[in-house]
Amino acid sequence: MSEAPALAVSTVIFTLRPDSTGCMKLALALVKRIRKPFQGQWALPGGPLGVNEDLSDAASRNLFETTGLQPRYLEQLYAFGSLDRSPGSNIKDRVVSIVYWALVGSDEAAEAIESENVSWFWADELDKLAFDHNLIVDYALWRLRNKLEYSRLAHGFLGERFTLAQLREVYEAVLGRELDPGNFRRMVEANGAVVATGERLEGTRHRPPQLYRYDSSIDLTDQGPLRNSTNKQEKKK
Amino acid sequence: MSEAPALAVSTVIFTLRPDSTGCMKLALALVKRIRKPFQGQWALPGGPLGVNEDLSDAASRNLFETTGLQPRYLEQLYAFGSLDRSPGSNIKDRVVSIVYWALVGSDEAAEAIESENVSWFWADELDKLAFDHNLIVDYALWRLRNKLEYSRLAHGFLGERFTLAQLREVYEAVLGRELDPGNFRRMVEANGAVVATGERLEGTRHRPPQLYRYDSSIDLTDQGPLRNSTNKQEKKK
DNA sequence: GCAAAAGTGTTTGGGTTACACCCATGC
DNA sequence: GCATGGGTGTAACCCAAACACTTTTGC
Repeated sequence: MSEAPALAVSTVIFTLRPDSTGCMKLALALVKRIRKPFQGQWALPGGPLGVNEDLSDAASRNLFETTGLQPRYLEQLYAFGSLDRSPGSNIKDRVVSIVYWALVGSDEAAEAIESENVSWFWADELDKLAFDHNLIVDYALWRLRNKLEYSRLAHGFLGERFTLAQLREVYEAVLGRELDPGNFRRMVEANGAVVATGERLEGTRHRPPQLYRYDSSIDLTDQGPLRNSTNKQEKKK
Repeated sequence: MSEAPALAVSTVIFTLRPDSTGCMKLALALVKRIRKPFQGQWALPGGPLGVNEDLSDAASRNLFETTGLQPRYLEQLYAFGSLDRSPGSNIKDRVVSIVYWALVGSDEAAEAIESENVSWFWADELDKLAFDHNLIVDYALWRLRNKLEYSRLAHGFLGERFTLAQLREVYEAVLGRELDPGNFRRMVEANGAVVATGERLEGTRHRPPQLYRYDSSIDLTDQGPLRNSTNKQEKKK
């Protein structure tokens, strides 16, 4: 009997970080490979699936092991399993990767583990990564940008309370273009997922903006019939 | 070292079939289980992944082994791997299933294999299936309905040439509601994926409708950066 | 007062929905 | 002619983009 391909779980970890000018930009966490195929190159964090472990738990776990953080949002991206994922490797070393993508709060990301072998990279200026990981990141980016427009994903980057300007900044960073503040406000108010707290953010050098929070009774995104069954996306700490 | 969970590939195979009144309805192919867990119950066709086989090839293969047909459209749905997929089974028998969904032409489906152990079922009146397969089918249905609206998926059910009424019938069967013929025509013409052949379908007992075909230069659906890389969805026979 | 961002109002145009109506064919 | 679906026209409506304008704070 021929041996089955090995199974691994990897995670694309997104966050927002301020660049040198203080402007928020989309970043993702990568680890440097210390072993043979693609040694020394950067790759997505990942590893084997535990025998007693759900797929999403494995993704969560390797997110934690890499950054020391918990995901604010976690969703399965795709299973990659083509034969040429690791050119030059023996067919016996074939790996099928089930990839998740995750959002991490930009406040928390600032305190994340960083080292010689774990680092954040700007999403729009990646070099060549190990394996087919460039393709995977491209796909994750595409999904993130698509979903942002018809869901409440932006919450994954923000704290409990935020101003509409901060929320807009998230949208602008992810979509890569500027948005009209007035229309953005109406768009957000119309969808109803955000509610005013009545509080204001003081200390700016202009009119103090109102603080909002998300309506927690609404899911971050519509996963259809999948919600609480196979993937538990809301993990209580 | 603990043993890794096994990997399987399954496929949700959709087609359209006329019901007793001649009206097209959405159907899917199931197989009867002949082995121990859930023996005698209906389940999605599937099986282990070959060592030298791409994921989509495995899905294609088990579609062919089940029905004798080739898919008109094939897309990865989701990887299901939660621990409680097979209640009562030993943890050592744990299986992670990478599920694909496929469309099969309704003309071809009429000639598909049917037997004691392989049969078509109406998508909207399924009994309890084996494992978590009801959830999987629900999710596949949700994806199909969602994608139909912003892509050219309906082509997967039709032959090379078709009338707009036939195309509309596909939409109505999948979406489960009636559509205005006039607006449907404009919607289809506006998106530009369909072109008139100039031919007409004669023999109806009313004004002969024009035959259309799809513009083959446009993909059936937008898969983002994934198109021709990990999943080869267009298989040459 | 001035700068800067918060927040509101208004116009416009594109696209969808509903529905009326004419057209071409078989019987 | 008449029934039937093919195919066209059109008015109403909704929604999103563009942009002008008012408000409220710090300095």
